[in-house]
Amino acid sequence: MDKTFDAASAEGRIYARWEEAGAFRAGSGARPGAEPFTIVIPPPNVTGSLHMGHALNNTLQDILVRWKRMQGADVLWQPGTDHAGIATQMVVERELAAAGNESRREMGREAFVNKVWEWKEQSGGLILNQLKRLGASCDWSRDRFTMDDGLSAAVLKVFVQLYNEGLIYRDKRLVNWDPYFETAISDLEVEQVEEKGKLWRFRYPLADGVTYRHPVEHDEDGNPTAWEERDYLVVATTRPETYLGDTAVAVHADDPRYAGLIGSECVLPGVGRRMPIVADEHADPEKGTGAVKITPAHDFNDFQVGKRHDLRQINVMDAKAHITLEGNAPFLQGCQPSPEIMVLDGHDRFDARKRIVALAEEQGWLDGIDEEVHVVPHGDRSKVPIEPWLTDQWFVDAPTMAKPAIEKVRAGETRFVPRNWENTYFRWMENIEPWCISRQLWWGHQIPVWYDDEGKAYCAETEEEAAAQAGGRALTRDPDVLDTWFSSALWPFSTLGWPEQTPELERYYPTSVLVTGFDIIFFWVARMMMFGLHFMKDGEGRPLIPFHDIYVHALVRDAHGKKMSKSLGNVIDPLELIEQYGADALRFTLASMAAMGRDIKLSVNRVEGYRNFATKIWNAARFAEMNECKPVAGFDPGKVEQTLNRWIVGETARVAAQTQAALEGYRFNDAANGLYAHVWGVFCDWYVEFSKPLLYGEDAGPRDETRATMAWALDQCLKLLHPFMPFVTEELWGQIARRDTLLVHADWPEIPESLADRAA
RNA sequence: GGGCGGUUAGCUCAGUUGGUAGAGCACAGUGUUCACAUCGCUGGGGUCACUGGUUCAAGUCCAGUACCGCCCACCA
Repeated sequence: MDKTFDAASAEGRIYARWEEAGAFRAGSGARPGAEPFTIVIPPPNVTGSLHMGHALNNTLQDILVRWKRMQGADVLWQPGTDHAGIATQMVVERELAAAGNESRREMGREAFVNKVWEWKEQSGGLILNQLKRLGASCDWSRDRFTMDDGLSAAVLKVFVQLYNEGLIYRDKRLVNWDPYFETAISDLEVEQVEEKGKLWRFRYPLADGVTYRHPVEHDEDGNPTAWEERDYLVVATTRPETYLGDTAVAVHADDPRYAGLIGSECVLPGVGRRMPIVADEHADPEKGTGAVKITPAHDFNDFQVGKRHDLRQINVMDAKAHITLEGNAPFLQGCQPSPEIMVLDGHDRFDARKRIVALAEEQGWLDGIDEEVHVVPHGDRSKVPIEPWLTDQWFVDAPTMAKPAIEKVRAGETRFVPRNWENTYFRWMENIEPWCISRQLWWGHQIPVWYDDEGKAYCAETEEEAAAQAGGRALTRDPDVLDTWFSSALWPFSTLGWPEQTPELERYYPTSVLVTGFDIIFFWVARMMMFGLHFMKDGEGRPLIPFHDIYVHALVRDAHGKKMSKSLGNVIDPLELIEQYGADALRFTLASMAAMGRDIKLSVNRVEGYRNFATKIWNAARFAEMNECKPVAGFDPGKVEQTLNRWIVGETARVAAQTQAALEGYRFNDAANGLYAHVWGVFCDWYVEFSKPLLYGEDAGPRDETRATMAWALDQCLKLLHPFMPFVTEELWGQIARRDTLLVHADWPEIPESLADRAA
């Protein structure tokens, strides 16, 4: 044997042997009558590449899956990739631009989508191969893609059924609009970013010569002591550009300053629009000036206020968030904007902001400017401020669908590990808003709805069915695609063949455990719960949960504790660590740090340390081999007589029980650390050392017993370590006794607990 | 504004029913014919953030404080 394990050259060879043996196929090695054990992989972005988060996530899944497989369970680890609509479209657009191609809009929808498919074919296998480098033992023969034919059929069926049930509907309301990608996005795709900003105060003249007395000085108790006569109202805003769409000013009914003005009107400076002064609880006397301008078409609060007071909704921006005034009938209705205002037409919103503030100053209606820190919503992909925009979009009735999903977790049918994530889940699900699922993108599942000339919608799985419904009227398909997470929500059953009633669906659903990071509990886990419960039923029509356990692991963060992300460019490449230290070392590091509820800041030192651990056990095996310690058929650990051997049998029984218990409780770090301490601190430091007199001794009885015991104890170590360090253990399993069996198929140690007493 | 988590050795972190503080790395010394120098042996190093409480006993339970981080929240 060599002195060290050459991971770089061995890993590929070992992985190929596993695949040739079909070791990862669903049900491979299952005992007769075995229970199913199913995990669906959180599908990585098809054009992505492996980052630390994937490495952690898939290492933990692989540990569970290999462990269960050795126990003889009927294991399926279902792999696949996600089309990741907005992310992939962004990447491909960027690539096309970099290569000097015409833009997406120039080449047109069909040509662009073909380009994305080309891109997918070209780079789509990359991440799967990287998962193999990590040692992931998925059933690759069952690889799926969210846009393959079967999964697309599932999406269609789900959409049509939910539409017919009224759980998907079209609505004109304010949505989060991303002006960079020119698409709506869901609430979850909005990031609140704290920014230093300004609060501008504008003076809106009161109409019809109305004036009021505004308090300007106060005593210690806050009672006004001096007033001034004003013929204008001061409103504060962080977004001057939206003032063009103002249709009211709101004050609080109980605010003594403005009570007398309720029912009067004011005039929008430069625009000339007359606007009512309304009383609304949204107006907070403590904030700003207590009088708030209302822009129903460009602010979520104002939208609600507008509904309560039946205010006009005037949209003053286009899809790029450029000001649009020329020919904007609602804007022009009933007013005559000045030329200085009309010149803003076509300007970017932030450019318009500057010009409006300058104009206000020039014309004397700028009351003042305050510095302020406030949170500004940004698109999580585009990183530009999102614009609340009034459009027609498709929505899922999430509040209705959330109810059973909440119930099942409350009832304990689905259990979060650690448990405290359940509170996070409940809080979000109980306050869930309708889910905006339509995206004005090209890459994704196109919405199965067609419209006739009058705009009437026909929802069907095929154009033919829609045409039949329409009675021959000319139809146009809705151009939008679905949010990527819509197809992800079906993942636990669509990958098993639904809507076909496949044997796999029957056998492997509900899945056993979902292993995921907490960052996608809302995006993904919650929606799988909702959709799974709605579409999957048992024989008696009762809803079936998508998974029994949800193991939520920490995020691997960078040195500053920041979330690693492609866009931040702070990604540590796990493949570099694999190349340098071996996949086993990286896996063991991640497992040993996967304590619950804490972020992982990865230390390369530690990876090196566990590479050394692999070397350590390698050399222990080498020692065993040099001393002719070979497994003895029919060896009974309960019958050894030497004190030393009785002791190591006990220690081995103890660590086996400890590892088993840790894995059952998803305590990966306990399992890993316990094995490390046993192999290095017990087996190598003590057992190997004290075995030397016996192994080198003349007395054949004790010597042979020690040889057999050492071989047995080492075998147990290899088995217990295999889920964590599959490559080095597999290699040793073959080398030690020139075995032609694979460790991946070996039985998990079940050592009588009574033997553990001997450890004393 | 609401919620959650963290604060233990120089660094990265364990520490599940409360019972004399742990690991790896780093550091100091030392050892290579004897499985392993990707190693062995020896050693230094912590008032377990702070305050108070419960208890025979608190890193561990309770209350509060201070920093740090994350998530959620309608940008006057």
